[in-house]
Amino acid sequence: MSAGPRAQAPDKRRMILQAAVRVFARQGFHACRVSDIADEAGVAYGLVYHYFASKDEVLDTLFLERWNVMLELIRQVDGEAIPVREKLAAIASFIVDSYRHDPDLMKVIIVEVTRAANSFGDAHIGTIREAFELIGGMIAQAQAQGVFRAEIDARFAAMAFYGAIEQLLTGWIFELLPRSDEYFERAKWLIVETVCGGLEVRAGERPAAA
Amino acid sequence: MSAGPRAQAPDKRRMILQAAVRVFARQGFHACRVSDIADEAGVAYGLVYHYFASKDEVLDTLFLERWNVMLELIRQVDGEAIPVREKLAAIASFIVDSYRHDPDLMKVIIVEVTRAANSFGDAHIGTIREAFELIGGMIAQAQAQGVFRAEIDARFAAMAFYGAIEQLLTGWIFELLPRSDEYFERAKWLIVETVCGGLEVRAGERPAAA
Amino acid sequence: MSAGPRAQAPDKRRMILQAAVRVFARQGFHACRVSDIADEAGVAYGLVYHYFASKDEVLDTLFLERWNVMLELIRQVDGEAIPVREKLAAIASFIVDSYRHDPDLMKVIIVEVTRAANSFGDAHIGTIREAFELIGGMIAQAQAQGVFRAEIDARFAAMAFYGAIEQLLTGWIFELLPRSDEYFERAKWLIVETVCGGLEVRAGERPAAA
Amino acid sequence: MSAGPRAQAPDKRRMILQAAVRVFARQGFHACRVSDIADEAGVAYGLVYHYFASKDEVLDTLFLERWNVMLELIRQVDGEAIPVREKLAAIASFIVDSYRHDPDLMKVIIVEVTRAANSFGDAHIGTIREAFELIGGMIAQAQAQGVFRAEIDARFAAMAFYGAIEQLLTGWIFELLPRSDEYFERAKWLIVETVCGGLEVRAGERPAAA
DNA sequence: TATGAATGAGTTTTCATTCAT
DNA sequence: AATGAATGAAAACTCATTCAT
Repeated sequence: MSAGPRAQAPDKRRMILQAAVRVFARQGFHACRVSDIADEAGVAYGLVYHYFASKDEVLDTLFLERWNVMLELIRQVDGEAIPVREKLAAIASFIVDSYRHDPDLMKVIIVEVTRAANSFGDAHIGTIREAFELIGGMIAQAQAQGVFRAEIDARFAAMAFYGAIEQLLTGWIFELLPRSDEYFERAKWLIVETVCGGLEVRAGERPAAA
Repeated sequence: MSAGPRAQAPDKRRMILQAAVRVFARQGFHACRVSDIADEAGVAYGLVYHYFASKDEVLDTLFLERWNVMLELIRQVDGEAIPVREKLAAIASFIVDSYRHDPDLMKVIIVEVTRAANSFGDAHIGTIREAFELIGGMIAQAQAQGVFRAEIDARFAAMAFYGAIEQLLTGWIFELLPRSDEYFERAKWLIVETVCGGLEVRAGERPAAA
Repeated sequence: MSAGPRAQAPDKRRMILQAAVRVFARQGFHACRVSDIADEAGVAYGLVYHYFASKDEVLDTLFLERWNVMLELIRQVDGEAIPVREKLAAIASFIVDSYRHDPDLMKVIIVEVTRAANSFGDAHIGTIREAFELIGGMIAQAQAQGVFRAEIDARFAAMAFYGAIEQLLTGWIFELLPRSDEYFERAKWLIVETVCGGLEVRAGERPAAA
Repeated sequence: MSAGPRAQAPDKRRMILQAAVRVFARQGFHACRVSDIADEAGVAYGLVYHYFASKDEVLDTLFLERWNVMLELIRQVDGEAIPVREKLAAIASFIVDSYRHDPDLMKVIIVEVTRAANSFGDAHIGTIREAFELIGGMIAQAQAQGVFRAEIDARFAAMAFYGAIEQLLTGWIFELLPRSDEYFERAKWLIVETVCGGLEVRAGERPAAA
C-alpha cells in the first residue's frame, strides 16, 4: 500500500488473516475463539473487529481470496487451446501446490467451507458451483471433440475429478497418505491419469505387459 | 418385552436418534440445540441425556451405526471371488442406496463427520481409515492380477474412488446434481465407469463412435 | 421390628441411610447425586423417594437420629449428681466415641449440618441450641457451686467446650491429628483437662515443675 | 491511572468480591447463583467471568485474601518476645475484630471454607494447617518454658484454642450469643482466660470468692 | 488505528423429583 | 415395596460482539 522506503509496514489485517488460518486449522472454526485469533496474531482483541465485521467474515475472506485465485486459474486454463488432459493437470497442479504452499489454509477451506452444507458452504455455493461448471464445461467440450466418452455425464465427471482431489488433500490432512515432496508431485499425475485413463489396464497395453 | 402383534413399542432412544438425523441435516450439528432434537423427537429435554452422554455422543452413534454397516458390506464384498469392477460397483451401489434411503443421515455423516478433521473425523479416523484400507486392498489385488494398472498407487486409487462418491453425494446435497431415481441408478454405473475405465475414449472404441 | 426367626430382614431404609452416610462423607452432600446413594445402597433409584421425601430429608434424618441420641445422653448426664468435670467428660467421651464408631456419620454432621448457617444448620438450629443450653446450664450450676469461675460467661464456656470438641473431630477429619486408638482415648482427657484446668501451669504446681 | 483527587476509580473486580461476600453470607455459596453476585455488584453477568475463572475462584480469592492477612499477623506475633497469653490474645483479638469489621466475610470463611472437608477446605488445607502449626509452635514453646502444662499435646491445644474461637463466631452467626460491642470485647478476654486459665476456680482463689 | 474491559444472550449439561408399571 | 424411564427447571459457563478511551 505505502510502498515507501520502509518496505514492510506490519499489515495487521494480513497478520490477523494468517493467524486465523493457523488457529482454524489447529482447532477448527467452531472450537476457536476470536481471542485465540487475536492472541495468535499478537494484536488486541478488538482489532479483529476493526478489520472484520464478524468471526464468520474472517473465514469468508480466507475462502474467497483463495477460491477466486483458483477460479481465475480455471478460467484462464479454460481459455487456452490445449488438450483437456493438460487443462485438468493444470487445475490439479494448482490445488496440490496450494496445499503444499499453505496446507493450513487448504485444510480450513476443505474442512470448514466446501462441505459445510448448512453454513459457509451454503453461503458460498454460487462461487463453488462456478468452479464445477467451468470444469464441467471443459469436459463437455472434450466430449464434443470425441476425446472424452460422451456417455459419462460431464457434470458428474467434474464432481468426480474435484472429489478425487479433495479426498487426496483430505488424505494428507488426516495423514492417510504420505506428505513427501515426491508424493505431492506424483499425486498431480495420479489424479489426471486415474480420472482420464482409468484404473484398468487398456486392451492395447495388456499385451505389452505380458 | 411385549412381543405381541403390536411389534413397535415406541423406542424413545431410536426416536431421538432419528430426530437428531433430521435436525442435524436441517440445521447442522453446531447450529442446533439439544432442545431442538428433543422437540423434534417429541420427548423431554432430559431424556436425550438419559440415553446419550452428550450431544456429541448422539452424532457418534449415528456415524458408527451406519459406517459399521458399510464396513461389513465392504468386508463381505472383499471376500467374494468376483471381478474388482463388481466389488467397486457393490460399494458404490451401497453408498448411493444409503443416500437414497436416508439422505439426511448420509448428509450428516458426510458433512459433519468424515471431513471434520478437528472433531468427529479425528475421533473416528481409525474407523474411517479401515474402509480405505479395505478398498485399497481390493485395488492392490486387482493390480497384482494385472487387471488394474500397477503404476497408480492403490492407496491413492482408494481415495479417489471414495472421494468421487462423496463428492457425488455432496453434489446431491447441494443440489448441484439431479436427484431423480434415474440419476441415482445411473450414478452407480458412472462412478465405476469413470474410475475404472477413465474418461477418455479408448483407442479401440474411437472408431465406433465416429 | 419383626424380631422373628428370620432375624435380618434387609431393611432397605436403613441400607439407604447407611449408604448416604458413606456417600455424603466421601463426596459431600452437594456434590453427590441421589443416584449415587441408590447405587451405593444397591437399590433402585426411586426407592430413595419411597422412604424419604427428598435428598434433604435423608440428611435431616441422619442428623436428627444422632443428635437426639447425644441430647439424650446430655440430658441424662445433666440429671446425675456428679461433678461437672465428670459430666463434661461423659459428653466428650460420647462424641469422641461416636466419631470412633462411625467417623463418616460424624464427618457428615459436622461438615454439612452444624456449620451450615444457611441451610441445614439453620433448619436445625433449635435442636442444636438445646445441646448448648444444656451444657451451659451445667456450667452455670458449677459456677453457682463455686467450682467454676463465675466471671466466664456460661454460654460462652459451653461454646468453647463444644467448639474444642468439634475442632478436634475436624482435626481428625482433615488428618491434622493422629487417628490412633491411644489418641482417641487421650483426647477425651485432653478436652476436659484443657477446658476445665486450662493450659497454664497452676501456681501450686509450678514449684513442683521447677 | 487518573491519580487525581477522586482517589477511587470504581474497581469492578473489588466490587464483585464485596458483592460476593454479601451474597454468599446471605444465601450460602451453593444456594446463590453467579447472576446474584453480578446483580448485587451492579455489573454484567459476564464480568464475573472476566475477572474470575469460576464461582469457586471467587470464594477461593475471598478466603485466601483474609487467611493470609491472619497468617501474617500470627507470624508477626510469633516473632515477638511476649508472654504466650499475649500472643494468643493478639490472635483472638484479630479474629474477633475481623468478625466485627466484616461479619459477612468471616461467616463465609467459617461456614463455606474451613469446615468444607470435601471442597474448599480440602483445597486450602495446606494454608489452613499453617495457622494451626504456628499456634501449636507457640504453645509448645510455652510448654518448654514451663508456662504451659507439658502433658497437654500442643497440636491438640492449638485446635482447641482455634475451635473455641470459631465456635464463638459461629455462636454470633447463629445468634446464639449477643452481638454487642461489649460482648465482642469481653469475648477476647474470655477466650484467652478459658483456654489458658481453665474454667475451674484455682486453689488459691477459692478463699477469695468465699 | 488500537486496546481490552464490559455486556448478556445462548447452550450444554445436571439432577432432583415424579410416575407408570 | 420396588423399579428406572421420563420430566424439565435451573445454573454455570462461553464467547461473539460492542464500546469507551
